[in-house]
Amino acid sequence: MNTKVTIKDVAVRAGCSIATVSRVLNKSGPASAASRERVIAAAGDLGFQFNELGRSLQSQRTRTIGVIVPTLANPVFADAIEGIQATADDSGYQMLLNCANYDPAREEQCLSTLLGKQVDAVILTVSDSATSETLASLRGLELPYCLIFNQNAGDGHPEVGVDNTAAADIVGDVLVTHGHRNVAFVAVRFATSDRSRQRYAGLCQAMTRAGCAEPQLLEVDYEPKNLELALAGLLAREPQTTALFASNDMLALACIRGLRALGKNVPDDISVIGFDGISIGDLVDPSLATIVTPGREMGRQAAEMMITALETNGRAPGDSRALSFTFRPGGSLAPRATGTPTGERSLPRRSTSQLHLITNRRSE
Amino acid sequence: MNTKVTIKDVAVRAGCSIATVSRVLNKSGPASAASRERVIAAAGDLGFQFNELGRSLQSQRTRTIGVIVPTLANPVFADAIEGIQATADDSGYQMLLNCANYDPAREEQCLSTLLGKQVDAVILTVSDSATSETLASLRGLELPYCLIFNQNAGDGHPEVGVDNTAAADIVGDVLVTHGHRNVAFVAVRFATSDRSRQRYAGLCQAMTRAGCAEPQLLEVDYEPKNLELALAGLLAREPQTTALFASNDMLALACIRGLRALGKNVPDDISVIGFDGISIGDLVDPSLATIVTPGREMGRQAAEMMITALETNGRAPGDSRALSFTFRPGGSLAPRATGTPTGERSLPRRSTSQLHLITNRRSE
DNA sequence: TGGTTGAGTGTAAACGTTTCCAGTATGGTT
DNA sequence: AACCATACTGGAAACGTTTACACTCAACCA
Repeated sequence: MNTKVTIKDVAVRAGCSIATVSRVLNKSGPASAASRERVIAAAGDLGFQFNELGRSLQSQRTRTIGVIVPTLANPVFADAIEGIQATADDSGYQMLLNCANYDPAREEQCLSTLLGKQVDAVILTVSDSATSETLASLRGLELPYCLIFNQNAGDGHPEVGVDNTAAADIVGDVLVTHGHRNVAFVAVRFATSDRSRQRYAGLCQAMTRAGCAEPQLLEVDYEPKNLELALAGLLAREPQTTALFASNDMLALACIRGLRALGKNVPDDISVIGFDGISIGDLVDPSLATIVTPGREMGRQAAEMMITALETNGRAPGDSRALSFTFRPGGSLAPRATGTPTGERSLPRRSTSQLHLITNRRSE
Repeated sequence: MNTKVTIKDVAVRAGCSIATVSRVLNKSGPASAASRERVIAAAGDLGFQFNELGRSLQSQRTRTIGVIVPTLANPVFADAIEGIQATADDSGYQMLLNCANYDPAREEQCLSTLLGKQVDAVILTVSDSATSETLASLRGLELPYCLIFNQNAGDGHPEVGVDNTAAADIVGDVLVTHGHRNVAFVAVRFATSDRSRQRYAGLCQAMTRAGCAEPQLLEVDYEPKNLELALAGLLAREPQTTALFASNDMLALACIRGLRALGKNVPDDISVIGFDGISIGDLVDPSLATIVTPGREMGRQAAEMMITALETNGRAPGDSRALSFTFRPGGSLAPRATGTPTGERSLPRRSTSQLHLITNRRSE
């Protein structure tokens, strides 16, 4: 129905030139009341809709923001995407989405496709911001762009994120406060995620500051059997371990399940803390102690930043924004069970959830 | 760097016409070895990349698939999106994503934007397929489109999905087999989700067939306090209720949490079954008994269907595909606790997870 | 040798817009 | 009566491509 009807068809039906149609429909120039009326009627009758390809080609802007994220499987990215989508939408922008699957080569390829489609701006999360070719080429373009989730990417890239190191440092403090002195950091894709590494660094910093042993590093994958084996190995090698810090919430939940399969109780035998603050963490039992990061808000702010850069045409100065995060206590964290032998249940530890929130200062 | 360099710039540098450049770079026509070489060198030096706007305008195809889903917050949609993305990507297609937030008006608006951008096909999930204006207008277009998640949308719309009614019927059977005769269906957005209604219908069908009471219908929202109140109300009104069937997994998890807050134990006091089969359901304790639907696969197949329709140019006959689903047992479902008073723990019910899988026949 | 082939090439039209520019009225001044 | 704004309008160029068509030139064949 509305397909194939162009401005030319409207012009014919309205008995005027395409220039007039354009002026009327865009309110971009003078038109007599009579033509205005005829044009609007004709457009209505025909179900005319602008072909944005022609418009974009001419105007040199597509009102489209390209987005590259590692995956949608982790709800934290889905949150951010929704934030971008909603904000973009409010300003009449569209979103072109690509998942790069934690693969730098795919990241580059995604960027290239997005550029081919002439997106007006790019919002992205890369595996490793320090070595990212994608990021490097983005810097050379005149195109507004912005990292999300990555932080302290270096080179002054515009970014909207939380300070992973500081957040993990707080996790370390919390663990120490709860009496944990032998902890392990569990990560997927440690080698290819700068965020993972920053979190490990923050944890190490806090633990060594407190005079504890350097946390163990355990790299795993999501495959339940493998994860279970890895955890069993860790507990055999380092039996004094009383707490796990997982590089993200999904992994934390998987660890809790794996520990359960090994006959370990969380938090009585071992505590677990996650990172991200996905909403599901609050639904499960034990609820997940974690760092809550504002995923949706990050998307929102990144999109906002891109759009203002585009609308004001003022080159967005790399005005990165560090968003605040929160430590959310949860049933998966308990004080170190001093002397309670594995297998015996200690008293209910619900008291843990009364722990006061620890929030970093809002940088702004 | 690569920005602003057009085929014309390449032509100048290679000392030939743009037609030759196009022919060389697209391998779409003859060219002497010498020009071929010069063109490729020039393109490389300049970092040339095709402007897809010009290409699409001329070729009348954008290699872009528009997608409309209600939300990304439910992982089942995120799965499908990933499936679409991956498949599209393999064939050189892009994805333009919109979230309509369960709002039919937004659905229409999203479609209109997608059409403006000249997408080659549309994949979508609508709130209510029977009354959807969006779907109606799509039918009138010559554009390939396909529903996902919606099934039996009527009017012979192409669709890739599972039979919600049949799946819910199986849930009913399972509940009956476990001795539950008084169950309730808990839904969000019952009025605006045909899938919710189909699931309720399937449950009713199985329960009444077994001579049980018509299941209670409880419409709720995700707000924890509200949900808790609604559940408390239900249990007060219908104290004989021994099982809940939630319209989706996220809601099922929220219900379990709400019940816990009310001092009820799942599954000892009351059983809970979900729908979707999101992976998190398998991580939590108790694990979630649910219908597993192949979200990613639905996305994959829908994308595949669209792409073949486009490539073969053969109008895709409304060849809908009904995908198979599985009932996954889980710790959230136990036989009706006959006589066990609330509060006292009955024996561990781990045996439940030994229940054999119930699968529907794979259609196709 | 004249004709036919065929490979290689460039010109120009087309895709759907926006917008500059130059027209044509119309009306209001001098 | 001649003038000049002013309001409206249409032609045409431009955005970056693809591709039909026409052209040139060499090689081949009768």
